[in-house]
Amino acid sequence: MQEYNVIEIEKKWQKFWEDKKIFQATKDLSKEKYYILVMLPYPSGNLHMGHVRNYSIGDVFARFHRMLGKNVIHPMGWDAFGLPAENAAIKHNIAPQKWTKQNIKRMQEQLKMLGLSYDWDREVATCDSEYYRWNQWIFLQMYKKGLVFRKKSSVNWCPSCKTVLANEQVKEGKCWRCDSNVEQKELEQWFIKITQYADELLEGHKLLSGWPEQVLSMQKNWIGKSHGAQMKFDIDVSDKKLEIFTTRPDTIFGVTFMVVSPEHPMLKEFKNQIKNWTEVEKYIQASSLKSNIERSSSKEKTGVKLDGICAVNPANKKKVPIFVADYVLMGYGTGAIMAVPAHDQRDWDFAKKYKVDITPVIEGGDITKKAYEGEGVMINSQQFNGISSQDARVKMPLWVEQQGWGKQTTNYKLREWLISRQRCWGTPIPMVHCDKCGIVPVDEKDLPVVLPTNVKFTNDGKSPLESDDNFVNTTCPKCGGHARRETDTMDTFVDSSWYFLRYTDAHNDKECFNKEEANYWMPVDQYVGGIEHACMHLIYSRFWHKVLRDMGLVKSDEPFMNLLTQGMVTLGGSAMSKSKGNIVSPDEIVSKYGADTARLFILFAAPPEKQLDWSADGVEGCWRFINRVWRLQELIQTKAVIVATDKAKQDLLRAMHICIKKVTEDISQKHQFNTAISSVMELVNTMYLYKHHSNDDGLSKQVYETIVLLLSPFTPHLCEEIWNNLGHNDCVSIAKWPSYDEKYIKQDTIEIPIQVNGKLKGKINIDISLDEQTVKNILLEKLNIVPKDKNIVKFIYVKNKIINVVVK
RNA sequence: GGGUGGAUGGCGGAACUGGCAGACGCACAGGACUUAAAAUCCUGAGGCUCGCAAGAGCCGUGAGGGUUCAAUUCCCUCUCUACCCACCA
Repeated sequence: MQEYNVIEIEKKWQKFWEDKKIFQATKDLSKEKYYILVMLPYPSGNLHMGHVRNYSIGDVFARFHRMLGKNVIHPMGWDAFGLPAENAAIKHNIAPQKWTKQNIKRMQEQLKMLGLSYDWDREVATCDSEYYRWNQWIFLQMYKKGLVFRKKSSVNWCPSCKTVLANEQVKEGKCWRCDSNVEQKELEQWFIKITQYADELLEGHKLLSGWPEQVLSMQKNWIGKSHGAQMKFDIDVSDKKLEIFTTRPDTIFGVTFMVVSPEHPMLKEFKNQIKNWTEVEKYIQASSLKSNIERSSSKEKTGVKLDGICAVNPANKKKVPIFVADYVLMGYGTGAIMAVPAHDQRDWDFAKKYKVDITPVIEGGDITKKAYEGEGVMINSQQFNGISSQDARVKMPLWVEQQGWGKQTTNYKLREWLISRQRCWGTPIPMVHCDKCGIVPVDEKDLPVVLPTNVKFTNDGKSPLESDDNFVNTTCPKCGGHARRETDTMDTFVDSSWYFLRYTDAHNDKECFNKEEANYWMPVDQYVGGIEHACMHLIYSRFWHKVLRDMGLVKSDEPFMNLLTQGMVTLGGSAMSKSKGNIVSPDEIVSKYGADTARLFILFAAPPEKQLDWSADGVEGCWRFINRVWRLQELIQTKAVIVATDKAKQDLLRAMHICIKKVTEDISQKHQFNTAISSVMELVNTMYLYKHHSNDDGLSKQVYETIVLLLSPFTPHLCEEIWNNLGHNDCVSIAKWPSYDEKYIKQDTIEIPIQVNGKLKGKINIDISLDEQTVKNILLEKLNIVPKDKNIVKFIYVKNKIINVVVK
């Protein structure tokens, strides 16, 4: 028989699928819909193994559910805005748009080589004005709803290039291009009020039972809801108060000092009262030069005591010193804390270093060694002495509130979403700055605000958008006078926050998507992507979806019902990367073994959510398996020598039904493709051992067809070819998934292991039809136990069946 | 520092709800085919001890303890490791 000509055959079926539009999805209310979504790639120009893994997993879901008869939507697109295009533009003097488009073209070819069952008609590129105009439109709706605001926020600034740098352009505190020291600069920027949805984002987790625990807890941590109190402390030299946030208002009597962050506005306000201002200013200066990472990575706490100014603890009227220290962050709470060194380790460390008193208010632990963060009886707390700390946690905040010193509050770690980027390759923010009217939104009918495609990059580092007069100069929508366009563009996380909705109606030029289409396909049934998006993308898009829901555009509360986070692909245990030079290129593997082998290996070598180490030998093994399946065609046609016995036929049929059951459950419930594949391998092995049998009424052909069907989500090209060779006119990609029947799986005899004190001593085969007493007697007889010893024998039942005999 | 996972042969990894540990694949060894090799097909295999042999015995899922007739699985303590967040008041 003919060798398996992988290159030719794979090309042939890819063309067939494309020509016949096999994977095109159209709304069809008569069918159950299934939305499988994979995270859209950034078009870097080269597909890597991580992509191949992500999309192979997605394709298994797509093909499997399609064969179950569902109406499957499996779209693909491009997260096409972003920094690398700008970098390429500077480095190679090529327009970002051109660079991006050619990368998309190249990666499209690579994806098509893999035989992934996408509906390419729904392809979306976020850098298309037909896409990003709806970013702008949704932004304007949010603006109308008061979800958008402006605030000063700091950016990395290179004083010599006169440009804003992204975090990744800052190398060890220096500009990546000119090596000058990077400074922090305050700019007015655009924010979206994501914290308005913080509670709902937490609550929504209840609907996400199909998400990994790990991701939910990471998000929970990221949103970081904590209960506590906001309290105002008097300042001795002024009427002004210092407001702090604490999660432990119950420890208020233990406050021995206060700490404010270096950015806290009170410092400048009290400049004249602070006697050691020079020293304080120096400290503020020093910490502004530190990057956030630097600031947070040093274990050693530093700070400066403010001379000539004290805070007053409202509870006991004691004066306590105030420090400025960079372990307190301006971005969290109020940027100031009450320090209780006896019961907080960080405060304790600081108090020891700067020799501040440590007053315990909860009994227990040894506070000379470290802070006591446990529970106990209250002490040094006036009227609260003697009650338990748990009790105090309820009573004292109420008391604080009654006294008017503060109020109970909820605080989140989640920051408002800063969407301004001082970059030229992103969605223009549709706002204008009018000399007369101030900030005015662009009229909806004037959307999209189109990004100029012929921007010039100059060496002075100025944003190419800012220096494009045609873009910047415009008229005010309100007064018609001269106005300047906003030159900030949107964070690319905006683009990826709703692309899955655009897929449902990708070419709509009247609205962002048609409501009916979106509501038919949404929510996404299965989302597949990397764990690195657990917090950013997966929170932003949940938030965005909820906003659109509140605008009446979608019905579902949550966009993604099930989430699978795939593990990394490594080589020799470390991540593949250009700098390490340990990249295995998908192109190479595909041209040597074909897409099916690459896919099979990636799905077989490890469960999807675990790390996968690339192995050339493992790939070779998968290639061998594919050929082994191919050669079965010959085996089932060969004139056999032995007439199949009933027993042999029955065993084979049973093996087939077991395999169908296992593969079906592994794909649909456990998402464990490695074991699904290994059970097909077992069935193939069984077929090889069965090969000499004949006259089996077409059983071997039936089993072979089943193998081909079961394997088709993993190795679709191979399966199409064999399916065709076996005389089918339809295509296997839309053939019916095989079903199994328990009656063939049941066995006539059951093997009962015998244990003595929990250790295996032997096994006995017993006819399943025998009644319980007979089974017991047989077991006793085999064990050589006379009836009077019966009390030392115990029968263990599982589901009313004896599965084990225990002899003491 | 916090959070969340993980640790099973030479390797990747199986094992339902506690019920025969090591499926499947790789690497390895032997056999068949071949002048020979490759490919292919078949067979073997956790470790140790005993036995010419069929086989028998003991040990074994990171370490130590516990619950149980029975623990990779449940509980406690510890070690190592990966990922995410990192001074979150």
